[in-house]
Amino acid sequence: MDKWVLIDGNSIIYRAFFAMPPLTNSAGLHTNAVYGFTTMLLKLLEEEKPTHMLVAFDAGKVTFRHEGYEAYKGGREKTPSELSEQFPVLKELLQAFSIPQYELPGYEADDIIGTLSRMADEQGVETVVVSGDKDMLQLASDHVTIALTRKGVSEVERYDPAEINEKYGLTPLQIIDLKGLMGDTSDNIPGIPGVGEKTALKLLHEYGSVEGVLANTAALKGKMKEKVETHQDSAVMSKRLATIFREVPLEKGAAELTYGGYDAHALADMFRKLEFKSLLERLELPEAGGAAAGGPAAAPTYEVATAASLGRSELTQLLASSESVYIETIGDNPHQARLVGLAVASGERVAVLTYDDLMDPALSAPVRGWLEDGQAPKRGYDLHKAELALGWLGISLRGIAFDALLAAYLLDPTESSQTLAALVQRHGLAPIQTDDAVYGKGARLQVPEGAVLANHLAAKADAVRRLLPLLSEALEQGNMTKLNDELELPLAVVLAGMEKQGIQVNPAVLEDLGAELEKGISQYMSDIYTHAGMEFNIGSPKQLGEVLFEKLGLPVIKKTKTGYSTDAEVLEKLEPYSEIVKMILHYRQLTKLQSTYVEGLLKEIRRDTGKVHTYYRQTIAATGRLSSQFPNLQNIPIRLEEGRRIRKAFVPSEPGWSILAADYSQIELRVLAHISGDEKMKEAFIEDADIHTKTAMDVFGVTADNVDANMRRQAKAVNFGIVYGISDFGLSNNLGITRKDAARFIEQYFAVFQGVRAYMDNIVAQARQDGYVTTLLERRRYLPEIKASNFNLRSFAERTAMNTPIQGTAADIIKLAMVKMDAEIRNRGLRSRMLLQVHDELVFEVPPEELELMKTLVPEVMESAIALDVPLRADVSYGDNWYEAK
DNA sequence: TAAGCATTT
DNA sequence: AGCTGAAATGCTTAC
Repeated sequence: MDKWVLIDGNSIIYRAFFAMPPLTNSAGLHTNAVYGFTTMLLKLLEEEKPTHMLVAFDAGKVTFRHEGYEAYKGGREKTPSELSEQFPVLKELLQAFSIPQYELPGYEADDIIGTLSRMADEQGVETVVVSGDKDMLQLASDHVTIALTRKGVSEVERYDPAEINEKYGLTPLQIIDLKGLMGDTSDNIPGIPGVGEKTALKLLHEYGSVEGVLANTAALKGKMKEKVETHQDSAVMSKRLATIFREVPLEKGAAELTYGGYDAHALADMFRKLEFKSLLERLELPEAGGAAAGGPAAAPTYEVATAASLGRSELTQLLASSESVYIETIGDNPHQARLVGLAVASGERVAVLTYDDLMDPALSAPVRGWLEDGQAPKRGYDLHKAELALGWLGISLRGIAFDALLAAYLLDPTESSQTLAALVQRHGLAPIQTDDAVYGKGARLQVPEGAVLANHLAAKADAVRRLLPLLSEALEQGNMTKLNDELELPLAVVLAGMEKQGIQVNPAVLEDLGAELEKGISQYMSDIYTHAGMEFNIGSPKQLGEVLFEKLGLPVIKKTKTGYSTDAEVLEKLEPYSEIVKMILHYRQLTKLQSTYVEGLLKEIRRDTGKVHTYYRQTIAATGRLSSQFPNLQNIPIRLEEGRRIRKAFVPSEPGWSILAADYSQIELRVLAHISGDEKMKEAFIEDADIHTKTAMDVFGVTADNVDANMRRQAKAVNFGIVYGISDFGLSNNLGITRKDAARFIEQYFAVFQGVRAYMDNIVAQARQDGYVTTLLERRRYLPEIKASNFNLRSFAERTAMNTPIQGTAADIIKLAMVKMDAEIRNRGLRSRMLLQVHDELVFEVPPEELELMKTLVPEVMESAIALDVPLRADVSYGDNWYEAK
């Protein structure tokens, strides 16, 4: 059976260019678009196994569409040179792939593809059209599916006529009418001004086509009628422009599209020239061939020795000269993880010890001694987790000197996979097996024994060893060596200490609260059933939606992808319509407390310690914040009194001690004042004024006495919005005012805080130029989508550019404070313990004789963690439990 | 496993 | 015309 794959070359290379971060080879040639294109091709070849292929390109500037409409594709920004220089490279690459390419003067790529897909239709050949352009949907048929690129380039979404109907309620041919009505700014196709996708769809569902709409203008009303009538001609012309021409006089027939696979050597040469190292490894070269400069990474060679096979003195020697260690645990929660074994690499030799070996004193004595020796440096992967797993077995891990996971996180905190196998691939090293492949997952998880396990652990220790110089060099290149060595690495050790310590939880408090909640929940449940006139599962958004919007007929405010939205925002708007709404909100509140905080927390209390031991993850949040799991102690309720009572269960672990909490006051706005240098905002903090009141005074132009609660509330919302990368839409939503008023409000704000405006403009420009933003301590976040043509993607990246330096610098600062506070406690020989971090707050347990000291020491350390142009302020409080420390 | 909802800073 | 405030985790339901 034949299978054709037709690729819209121009569309895909554009998509690839904007989707990929900037990339050049050492000759300075930009390669990102070609790279993206290549990954897409490889994936397509593998998935589709085409018998025929073609990449079509636009030829020249003028096409038949310009006849009669010269402005077609006018007003486009010139193709950036970084992209245009990649066109010839792409064509060369396609040759190396042996994929036919074609262009024809006077026609665009989509006309060529349209013509071929018509031929495919006539011959009944299964065909896939690959493009980033929605217009192509008009070509879909029983035989032809359209694969549109999504996010990035290598991911595509496939459409056949049924799926187009499902998504738009249109036939493929009606896609042309859709564009005729709504136009397309990128091609300068006007459509009917004021008619967007929503309106166009409505009209088409009603009248079927552009002609149908025009024949029925009489049935339209008001503004819409006016618009349609005045722009009739435009709609007709737009439809003509949007129609793909399917009768191009091609000089190529199907026979010339035959695809017989590529010559791996030719392709490898091309990849070497472009320096696509990871792709080079994916190529299966028939024989290794010239391992010339830049050739594929050779399989590493190392010797694997077991503890038993090595003599004690040999093992001791290997440890002394060790370059890397890999400590394997299985399980997500490191406090309960199973230690599988470890491997230590020195040069080409790797020693492996399984769990059983480690538990055998005769075999493991040298290794235990080495692990606990603070003078013996450990360079490994996720040593924070290893330290915890070992800790629960009574083995301490000291001398942590480098962590590949932490380094990888700093190099790109948004990377979705930071597994060792992924890192190895990312850095162009010979691949190692994934954990899933070796251990299986879920129900099929099974740790192998003997040589299979030993080889896997050895491969990982060797992989870490090979990664180390690459990661160190990359950190150096990114100015992050200091951040790594002096902040993140020491912090990992501090965190492990806090986690091992844990925080005491009084189960009786939770159980009492749980019993009380139970009563409330059953009461609300029966009231809700009565009101609804039926019993149903209130916890099911689907069933709840049916009851509220179908049975009770409440107005639908918002829809989700799958049905009616019933979130709190929606329910609050529905309150006036039925008493049931308030009950549901209460019910939700109580069940949340019950399941997540009462039952959830009780389950996490360890029998042996009576404590919960959270796990702070240092490599998750894109901004540099920590995250907390098992349980998450960074979202314990505080806003509402009912929930806040959960905090009464968090108590000191020793009688007579206190819980002491200190939190930074307005740290993010202080950071903003510093990095923007805004004089007005700096002044407010230097005077230690109430920032929201001060903002209200300046924005509304009134004196302090005349700032009422509402003005302050609005100012507060704007301050929050500023930190998050404000938009008038977001603010209007938040304050319940019109978008216009919100926009005016923001305008006034920026008129006062001109330095803030300048910062926001500059940081976005900088992100666009560099491709990334940084925090005060040089933490980095890449924002490739800042150049996206998709408005939503781009806007999101812009807000991220504004927010990340602020949120990330605040994260840097509290991390600094934690490392310093830990040192203070140790150096002063204090018994007080640091237990928790909640983004801008640190929580300690403190013996009575240290209370007075800690009340001043903690805020002092926090406030002096770093010197900014504005003072930092930390407020401290304490009590018999976390609730009282307010 | 994903979606929807709720919780925090 | 777009339809959007930043960063997280956990529970329940539905597929």
